Amino acid sequence: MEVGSEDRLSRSTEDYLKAIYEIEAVDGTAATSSIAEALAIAKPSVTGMVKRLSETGLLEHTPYHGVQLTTSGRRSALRVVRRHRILETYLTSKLGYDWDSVHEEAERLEHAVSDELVERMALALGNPRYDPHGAPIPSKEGVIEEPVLAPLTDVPVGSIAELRMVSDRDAERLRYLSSLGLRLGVRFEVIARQPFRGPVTVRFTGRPFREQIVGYELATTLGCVVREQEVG
Amino acid sequence: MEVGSEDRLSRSTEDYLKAIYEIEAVDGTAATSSIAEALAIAKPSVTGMVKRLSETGLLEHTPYHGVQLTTSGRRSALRVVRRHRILETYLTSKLGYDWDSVHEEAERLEHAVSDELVERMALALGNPRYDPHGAPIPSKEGVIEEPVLAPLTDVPVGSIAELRMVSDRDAERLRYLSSLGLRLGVRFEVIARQPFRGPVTVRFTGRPFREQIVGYELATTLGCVVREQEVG
DNA sequence: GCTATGGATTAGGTTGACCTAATTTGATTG
DNA sequence: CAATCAAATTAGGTCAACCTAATCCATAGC
Repeated sequence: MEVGSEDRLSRSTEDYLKAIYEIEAVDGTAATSSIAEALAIAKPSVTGMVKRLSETGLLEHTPYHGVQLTTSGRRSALRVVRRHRILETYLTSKLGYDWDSVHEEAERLEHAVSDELVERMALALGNPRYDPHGAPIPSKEGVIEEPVLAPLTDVPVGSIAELRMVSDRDAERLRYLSSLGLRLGVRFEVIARQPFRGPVTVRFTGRPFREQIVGYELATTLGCVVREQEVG
Repeated sequence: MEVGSEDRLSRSTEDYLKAIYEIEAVDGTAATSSIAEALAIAKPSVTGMVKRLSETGLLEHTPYHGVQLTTSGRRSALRVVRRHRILETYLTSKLGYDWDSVHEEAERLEHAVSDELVERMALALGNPRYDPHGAPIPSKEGVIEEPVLAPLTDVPVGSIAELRMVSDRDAERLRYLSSLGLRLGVRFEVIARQPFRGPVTVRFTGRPFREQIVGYELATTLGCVVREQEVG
C-alpha cells in the first residue's frame, strides 16, 4: 500500500478541503459562512457538504461552531495545494504564462493531474520551493514551510524590505502590482505610512529610485521581509 | 464573439462526443450500444444522455437507429480530440512519459485544459501533426487529416512497409509492441501471412534484420504505409 | 406474413452537489 | 435575564448523470 494511494476525491471535495485549509490558516477554525463565501456557494449547501465530508472522516464538524480538518483531511488539502502551486510554477516557467493568468488555469488542472505528473513537473522545475506568487510549495510528504512575513502595513517606516509573497486570487490586482513595479524580490524603503488605514509610500532601491504609493488594503496583502533598519 | 468561445461542456458530454466521433469514423453511425460499450456505461443511461445532447443540438438521434454528430457536435468533438492528442504529445516530448502511459493522463486532462494552454503546448512543440501513436492532430480550426493507411493484415507479402499508427487504447498492448521493436517509423518486409486470421511475419529492414510474428488481432490495429514492392 | 431475438427505450430509482425559504441556535446587550 | 439578531441548520426541491428491471420495436429467418 503506497502513501498517496487513497481513492480520488471529487472536484468539489478538493475545493472544500483547500478552502478550509486556507481559512483555518487565518482564522484557526473555518466557519460555514467563510467557506460559503470562499467557494461562492450558498450557506445551506455548505452545511450539507460539510456533513458528508465529516462522515468520510476528512473533517470534524461541531454544529454552530465551524469545522476543522482531520489529519487525513489536512493531508489531502496539502496535496491539492501542492498540485496547484507546482502547476502555477510550471505554467509560468515553462509555458510563458504571466503570474496574473496562472491561477485560473491551475484551479481547473489541480483536480485532473495525477501525482505522477505533478512530480514530473516538479522534477523538471528542480523541485521549486515557492510558486510564482511566493507561496511555499508543500513537499510531496505534506510538509509546508510557514513563511514569516510581515504585511507591508506592518513594516516600520525607514526600513528596507523585500517583497516575498502576494495573493494569487485577483488577476486584476496582480496586473496592477506589476504595473507599479511590485514584483517578487524587489526591495524598497518604506518612506511613509499614513494613519487610519491610509496608504504606504515606498521608494525602490533600484536604479530610477522611483516612489510608489500603495493603498492600505493592497498593502496588507503584500508579504515582506524586513532587510535592514535605516537609522537605528 | 470569438471562434472557440462556446460555453464549456461537461466532462461527460465531452466524453460522449469524442466516443461518438470515433465510432462514426469506423461505423458511419454510432449505435447506442457501441457508445455504451466505449464509455463503459449502461445502455439506458446512454439513451438518456443522447436525448439531452440532441436537445442541445450537438447530435441527431433517430430512435432505434443510432446517432450522428451535428456540425457543432463534430466541432466540439474535434476540439476534445485535439486537446487529447496535443496533451499526449506534450507529455511524451516534454515530460518523459512513454507512449503507453500518456493516454490515461490525457483522458483526464483533456477536460480541464483551456484552449489557451493547448495552443501554448502546441506552440512549444512546433505545432506537431501527429501524436505519439501516429494519430493526426486536428488543427485549431477543426480540420483533421484522414490518414490513408493499411492495416498490417492488408499489406501484401513481399512488400516493405512502414509503421505509422497504432491504437492508444491499451497500455499493455503498447508495451508489447515496444518489446517487439514495433515503434512508429520502423520499416519491415512482410514475409508471410497465414490464412484464416492467422499471424503475420515481418522482418525489420534495420541492422539485426530480426523477424517477428504478429498475431492477427494485433496486426489489424497497426496502420502502415506500403513503401515498395519487393519483386514486381 | 409472422414470430423470435437482441438492441433500444421507458419506467422508476439513486447519488452528489447545488438551490431557496423557513426555522433554530448561540451570543450579545439593554 | 429576556429580547434580539446574525449565523447555522433543517426542510424540501432541482438537475446531471448514472443505475436495474421491464417493455418495446426492427429485422431476419422461416
